[in-house]
Amino acid sequence: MEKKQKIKDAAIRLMSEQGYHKTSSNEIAKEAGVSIGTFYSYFKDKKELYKELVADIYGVVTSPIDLEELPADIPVRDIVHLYISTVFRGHEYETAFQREIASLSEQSDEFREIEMQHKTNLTQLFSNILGQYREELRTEDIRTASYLILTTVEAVVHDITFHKGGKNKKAVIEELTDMIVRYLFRETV
Amino acid sequence: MEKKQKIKDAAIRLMSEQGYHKTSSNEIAKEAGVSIGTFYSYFKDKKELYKELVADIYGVVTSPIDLEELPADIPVRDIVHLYISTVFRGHEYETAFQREIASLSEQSDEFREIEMQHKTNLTQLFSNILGQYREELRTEDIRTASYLILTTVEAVVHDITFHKGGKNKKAVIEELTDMIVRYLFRETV
Amino acid sequence: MEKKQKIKDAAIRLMSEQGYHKTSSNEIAKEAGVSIGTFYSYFKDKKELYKELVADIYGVVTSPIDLEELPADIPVRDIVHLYISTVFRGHEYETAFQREIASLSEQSDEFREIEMQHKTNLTQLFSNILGQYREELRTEDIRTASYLILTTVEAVVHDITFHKGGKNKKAVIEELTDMIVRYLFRETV
Amino acid sequence: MEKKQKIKDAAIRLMSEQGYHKTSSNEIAKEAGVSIGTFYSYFKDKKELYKELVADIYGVVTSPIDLEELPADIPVRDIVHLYISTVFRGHEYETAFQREIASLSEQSDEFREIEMQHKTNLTQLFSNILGQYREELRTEDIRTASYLILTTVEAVVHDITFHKGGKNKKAVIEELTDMIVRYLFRETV
DNA sequence: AATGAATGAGCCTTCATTCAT
DNA sequence: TATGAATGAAGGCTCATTCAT
Repeated sequence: MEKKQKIKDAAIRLMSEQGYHKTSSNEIAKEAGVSIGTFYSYFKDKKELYKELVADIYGVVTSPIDLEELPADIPVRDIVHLYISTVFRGHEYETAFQREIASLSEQSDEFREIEMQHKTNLTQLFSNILGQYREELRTEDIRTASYLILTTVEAVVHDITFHKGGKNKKAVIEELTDMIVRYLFRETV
Repeated sequence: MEKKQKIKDAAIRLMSEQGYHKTSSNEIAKEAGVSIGTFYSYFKDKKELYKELVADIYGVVTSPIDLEELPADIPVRDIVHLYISTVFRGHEYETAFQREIASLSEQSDEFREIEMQHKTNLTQLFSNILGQYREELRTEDIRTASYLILTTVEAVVHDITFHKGGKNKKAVIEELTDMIVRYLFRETV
Repeated sequence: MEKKQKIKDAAIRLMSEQGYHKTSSNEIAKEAGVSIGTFYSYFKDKKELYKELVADIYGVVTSPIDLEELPADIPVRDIVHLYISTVFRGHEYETAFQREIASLSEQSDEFREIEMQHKTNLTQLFSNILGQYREELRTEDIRTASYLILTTVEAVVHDITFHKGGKNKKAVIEELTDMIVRYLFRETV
Repeated sequence: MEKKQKIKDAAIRLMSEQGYHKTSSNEIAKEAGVSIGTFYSYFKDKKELYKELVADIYGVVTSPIDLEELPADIPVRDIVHLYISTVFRGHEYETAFQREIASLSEQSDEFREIEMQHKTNLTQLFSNILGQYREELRTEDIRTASYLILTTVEAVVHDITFHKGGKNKKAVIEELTDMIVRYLFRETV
């Protein structure tokens, strides 16, 4: 249904600008050029619409690295670098809306759920990548390491993307890469 | 004025439980045992009250480490460990309300401001600490390193505190300490 | 058209459960397995459907006693008893829906009309029965007597059927029969 | 609070005319010359308002006969007559609204409750009256007799008051009195 | 004859805020 | 200073009804 998509588009637009709480169902419907009745025929309520939106975003943003496509002999530092860049790219899609997601997920477990699932998926994915380098890793607890790096990268990228406070983005990425590589591997260049 | 404090207490209590948006001014006044008129004589509006609340919290939570009180020959790993613990302790104070802060600060720059200032302060503070160890540091960009570590620690502590998802808290802290120490210093014990 | 009947059946089912006001046209159509468009092609609106439903019910429920079939020498008390039982039986058909009718007929004269007609018919019928016993009756105003008895029996049966409040049904029927018989006839057995 | 009373008055006026379902909270507030906010500060919702209205009405209408005030040697027929007249008078107060009560009480047990209580009270009251004449009564089951008469009188009065269908009110009352007196007492004049 | 997506008036309710006392 | 009754804009949501297909 294209109407449904129109509603979703309008919702992302408005919520990105004003936030979830300040965007009313009626406003979304109007922005979408659709009646409020139509709105409620496609979505049980505003919450449900929001959840779909989040799920959609994560559908697009997930799987930061496709392992299969990596050259076999790629240096580890490049992988880490690549990973960070991918997270950055993910944050560039619907930036403002993703910021709203971050905010709301803090506010109710109901909203949190989808994000949690997403993060679990990503942790798993990254664990797999690290598993490839098991020999060279300093730590044996790959899951914890994955979680740590994921949280770290997400936080830094999030902060730089949303709260840009005069930091040198390039410099931060380099340092972040250093930190992760040194943490993970014995011999660092 | 003690009435003002009563209102603040009530607000923290209610917002911690229900969140900012679901807590109404009238409810706060009632919980505080004060008339709604009194509420508005002390605070321009709900937003203003909230801002004061946040400022109060950060007043209490700031200054994670008092450098002066550290023994001169303390190992670097212990300092990092200490720092992380302090951040944890900070999160234990009005936990639920701080979570609300984290959420709202994402939502409007107006709310964000106070937090930004707070973070800048902390970065400065941590830079000073690192300055003491300049010789032994791998990086020369102390400000970026400070920022990086700050962001990382905050994020991990926040996530563990609020989104406990079956992670091993102890293990995470150890790994986190490792990561930071290895990142900062050449020869690690 | 069988579709029309399906709609009627669904309507009775739903209105019996939820009442007229809480049952929406869309819901009826869905329950009937028919589109809302079809619904409106058979019935001008919900009201019209309801009226047909009531008319149907009264068509089934009317004519409590078929005079022709009574034995000539049946005792009057038996006739009264028979009448009461018949009214009871009438109430057992689509019980919940009839309760709804009783309720709605109170609410608008438009709804009331059909029921009024029904009652007039019944009064006439009962007058005829009483006419057979004119000699033995205490009253000469047969119409008023008929109306009185009809109203009384309906009310008692209705109350017992719908508002059962710990009353002894059997006892009430016996007393009711007594009351009517004594009222009507001089010498009672 | 006079505002509360204004709201109640407006509600009775409007619900009498249009019925409960077709009368909206906003309309009541407007009719009462009061803001919708005020409406909701006095009543949790429309239902609650309605319940208060019913309770008020029954408060006024209850206790059809004050036993104490009857002359000791009053003939039984006069008592019955008096009772019927009192019920009539009760029905004359807020007639249309009482009709609405009758309708709604049929529709949900929640609404029914208050009316049930009312009826139980009345039955008890009438039992007491009958108890005074125990010697002369034909029946020993005074409660059932009370219930029967109450239901009968209510139904007839209700029907005559609300559904006046060209009946001779005076004649009906006389016949009704006859019926009850003959039912209750052995020797009737 | 049948469909069902679409409509939008209108209902119920909340809550930040004011102001006369 | 303090009170709290009063306000009314605004939001979420339902449902009878229409109409293009």
